[in-house]
Amino acid sequence: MAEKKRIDFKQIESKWQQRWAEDELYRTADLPDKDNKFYMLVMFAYPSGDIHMGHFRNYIIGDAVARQQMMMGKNVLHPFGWDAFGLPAERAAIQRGIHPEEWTLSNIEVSKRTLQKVGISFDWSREIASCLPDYYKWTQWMFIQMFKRGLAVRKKSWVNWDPVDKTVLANEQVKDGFAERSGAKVEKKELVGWYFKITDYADQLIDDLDKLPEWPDNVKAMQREWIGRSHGLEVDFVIEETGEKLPIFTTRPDTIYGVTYMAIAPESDLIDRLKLDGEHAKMVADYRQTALARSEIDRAAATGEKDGVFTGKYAINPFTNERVQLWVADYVLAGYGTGAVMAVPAHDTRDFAFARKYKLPIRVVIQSGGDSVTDGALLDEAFVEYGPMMNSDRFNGLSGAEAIAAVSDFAEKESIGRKVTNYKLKDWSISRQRYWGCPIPIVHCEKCGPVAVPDDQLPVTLPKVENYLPKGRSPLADVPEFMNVTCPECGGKAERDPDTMDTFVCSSWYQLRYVDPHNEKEPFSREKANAWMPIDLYVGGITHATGHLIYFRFFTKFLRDIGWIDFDEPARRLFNHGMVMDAHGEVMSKSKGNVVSPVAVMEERGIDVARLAMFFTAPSDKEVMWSEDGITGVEKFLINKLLPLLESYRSSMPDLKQYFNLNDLTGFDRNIYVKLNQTVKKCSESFERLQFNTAISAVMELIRDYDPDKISSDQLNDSVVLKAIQLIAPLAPHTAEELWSLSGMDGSVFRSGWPQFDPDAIVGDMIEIAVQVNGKLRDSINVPADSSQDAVEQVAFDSERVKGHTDGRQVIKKIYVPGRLLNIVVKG
RNA sequence: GCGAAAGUGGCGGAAUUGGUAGACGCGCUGGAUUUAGGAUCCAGUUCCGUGAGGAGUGGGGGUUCGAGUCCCCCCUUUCGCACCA
Repeated sequence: MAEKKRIDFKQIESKWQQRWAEDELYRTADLPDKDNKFYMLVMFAYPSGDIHMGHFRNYIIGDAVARQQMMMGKNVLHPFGWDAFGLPAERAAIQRGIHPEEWTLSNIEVSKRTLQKVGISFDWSREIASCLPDYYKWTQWMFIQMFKRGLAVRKKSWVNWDPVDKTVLANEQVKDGFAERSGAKVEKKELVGWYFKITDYADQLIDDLDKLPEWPDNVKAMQREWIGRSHGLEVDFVIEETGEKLPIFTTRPDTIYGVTYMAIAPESDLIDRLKLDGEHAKMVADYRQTALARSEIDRAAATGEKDGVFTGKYAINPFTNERVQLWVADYVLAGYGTGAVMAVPAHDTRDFAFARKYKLPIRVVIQSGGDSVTDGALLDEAFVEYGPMMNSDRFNGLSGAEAIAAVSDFAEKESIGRKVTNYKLKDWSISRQRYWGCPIPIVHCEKCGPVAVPDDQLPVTLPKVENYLPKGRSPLADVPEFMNVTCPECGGKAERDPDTMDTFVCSSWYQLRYVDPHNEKEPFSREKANAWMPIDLYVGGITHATGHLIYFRFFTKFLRDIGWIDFDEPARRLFNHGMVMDAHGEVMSKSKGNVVSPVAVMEERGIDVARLAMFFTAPSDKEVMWSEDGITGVEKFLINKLLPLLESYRSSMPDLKQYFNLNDLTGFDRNIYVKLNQTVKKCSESFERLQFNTAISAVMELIRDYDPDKISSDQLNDSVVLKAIQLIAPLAPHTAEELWSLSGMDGSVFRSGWPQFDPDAIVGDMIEIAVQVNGKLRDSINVPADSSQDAVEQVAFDSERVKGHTDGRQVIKKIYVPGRLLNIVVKG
């Protein structure tokens, strides 16, 4: 009975994992040689207790790169840790009565054990967890640095309120008006909380994107869009009755003569100062109430009807001294610009719709070209493009950028306006009214106001509490022992800030803690940070494009400004891996019941098979549809091709750093040597692009062509075998290490060096040249690699198939691409 | 609506800078071996055509000796932002 080859994967896996741990293969030097370091980082992970396919893919990509860099002789930093604060722990506490800390730490244990079984080359001696006091002490320190420089501010503001989790959310945590985590419809609420003034860095955050050539364009585009910088003019309109200034922001100063009404956001406190009376007062009050009750999503619905109400008051356009009606309208956003707009119905689609609905005047001030409509009443839609100004006094005829500049300059000269830049980006709201987070290290004193907790009293540790049920205020507020303190400044009675920080604060600086994870005196050593940073390759999902990836750039710039680091971008290269879907292209989720566990696959087929299958299915940045079919090919390759390689090994102990002399090789030896070098070249390029699928296919081809019976040189035979093992090692580390060890080579394959190709041996003796006639392929000829163009042409013109297309016709031109093709251009 | 990316065999996907489209793998077909095989090996496999040959990278134009690759228009899909004045 023919026996199926059975490989004891588990034995090989555990043997090498143990050996690697004992030999501290992944242990990193404290201070690397700055020119020879590689910081490989995968994104901070929430310890949910299980490892799914997405994690698996993320980590094996990082692992392959880390191992290859290690082979290339780099000092590799490849750490891992846990983004361990957050709501799931609190939910578990509420539902099952387990303390969030206990729940989190036990999840970390489980996740860590699983990851260790996967054989990822993390340096576990640098593991960190953001929920532990030795870490969050420094998160608090970061907060205080911000506070001291006026970048952490407390203010009352309209916030996104999650009515399910009963906490504030950052804009980045709201998707289409719904809370990303809980799924609840987000409400608007006015609340006091802490903000990081990330808007102070808006320009740098946009401009420095140009310093990141190795970041994907889509991420950079998303960040630009998110920050949303726009240049324009702020114009001071005046409220007729009170004389109060009513500044508005516009990017279209060239339409200022077309203003026919003005509109204020319902949230604006300006309304309170209008001294409304009678009927208008009541209507406006009613309107504000209903508008504010509407959720963001209802208000933002692009198709939704715009509505509003007239205040009974008028504003004066400083350019024309004309009085226009002042409205309250919910299409005006309180949080952008000044919360009020000038309305130009003829040249803005929203204003047009609004004016039509409420029968407000429409005045054309921009010519739309040709026989343009100049009567607003006859317009079908707003003309929003640039064109020559008309009905605009001294500015008539100017258009586009020139017009905008002229109007803006005039406004500045007359002191009725100023050029300003506005951003969509808002200050980062970081207060959370929840328990399981990093306490805000601030004490509120009646006399001194908010005071930072002195450094020597950090960390402010989380107290134990009885009840985590969300009630809309932090559970810490109900712990008097925690809350009641004396003011560090005046010694008087004071209270702690009861809120905890957004977990994105914790993950904004973790990459720096890894360089010095056990430092008790500082968040990290500057020397180590400057040596290891920036991250050379940062791998994670695209989901963080406008959240974490902006925050951690912001922190980096801030720390540079206060002198802690000397670089201004945290990651040189960013790579977003594609999602893992099920075989039908559906997102894997527990509710759909289509989750395939990488652990189950590894248990059944072995870790290296699971890894190769994931790598081989698609390039790393593409979405993958995981199916059993994808495993078949690589499993056969590993079992039937890779593992038996040593059967033909001849123990000649070749020096792998030494090239052969191509001229000394003949016949098959020569061919396979060329193939070997082509493979090395192709693999190296594939690794650089993180396209491991093509690296695997290159090694498959090499082994397909490899035929030990035809190789005469023992050293060459063994070089092919050993280099194939080296090339596949970052992708299938356990198998490769096993083979390497069985070959009798010294030490770990991961210390053996990455193969270099012999530049003299990537072209074979005979090359195939494509012969085209008028650009169409007619024949393919084999010629010696060193053939001259004349020699190639001679063979080409001898070809019957070529003759059939050239005979009797005049050759006009011959294009020869050396080593590739000959194109004969004929006429007639 | 705005912005970005992508459309290649039955399928996953190859093809740095324009230079033999379909590497590698799955699947399928035929054969070998075998008591048998869901094992292994060999051969074939873009489509049309018996063939010579022709067509072919979402569709249509263009640049070029030559286009999957560059330019223009259109279609489709995915993602992001969505009243940002």
